[in-house]
Amino acid sequence: MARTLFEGDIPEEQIEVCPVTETQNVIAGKWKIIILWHLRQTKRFGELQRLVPGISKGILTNQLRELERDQMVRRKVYQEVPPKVEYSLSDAGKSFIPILEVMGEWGKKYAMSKKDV
Amino acid sequence: MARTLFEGDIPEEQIEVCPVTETQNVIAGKWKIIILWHLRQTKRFGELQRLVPGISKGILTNQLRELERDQMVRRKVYQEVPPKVEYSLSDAGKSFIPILEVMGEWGKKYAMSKKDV
DNA sequence: CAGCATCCACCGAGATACTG
DNA sequence: CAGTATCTCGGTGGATGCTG
Repeated sequence: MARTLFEGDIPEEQIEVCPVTETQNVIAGKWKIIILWHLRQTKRFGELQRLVPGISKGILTNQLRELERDQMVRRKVYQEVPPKVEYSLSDAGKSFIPILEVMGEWGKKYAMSKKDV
Repeated sequence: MARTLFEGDIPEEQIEVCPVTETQNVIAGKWKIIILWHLRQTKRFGELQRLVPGISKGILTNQLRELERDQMVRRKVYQEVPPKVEYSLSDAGKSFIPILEVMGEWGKKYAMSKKDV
């Protein structure tokens, strides 16, 4: 695949994925956005599962692992019994919050405009 | 800033989807973002297929239909032989461009920051 | 409590062939 | 030229059961 670029405005060398597409990829999972949103404040695994309605442990783990792999989320394990794990946003994750907000704003207007059509 | 849902403060009634998630849904298809990007200027079907490398006619049609259904894209058919169809952004589609740009900016920084890890 | 392993179901991308 | 109609295939999400 390659050449997922656009116009002529990107240096030949690093043609891999367009930055916009890459951004999209990072948040592409079904639950990632809502997870990131909740993680504006640090949360434990169980808290997250309660906050995200309808998600199973397996999937939550999965999505968190992917976010972790993409360095959006930090995972902190406390060596205790019973186990305790805290999730929080990394710097990259924090820097993404404004985008969530912009998307939210747009989504509201979008929903409104669709009503009166 | 406007509290985009979640927390516990959502009026029971209108619990549907968080606006951010809805935004995500609109652009969730594999090719939608790059298509929207190209449609900043009106394009014909064939042009789009050439601009988006590796997409098949069927998928392109599919993605365009979904964008059309979501009122992001307008489709204009010229009754001619041979057929001619033009695609362009709707108002909602145009209003989305800034988000693409923000996502692009973030994506660039993100890609950079991942390099030196 | 916070996972992991496994298996299943589904949807959407991809390919191909045909058409107005 | 710009589609439509099918079919296949793979990746994700989802449910369940076991574990340190």
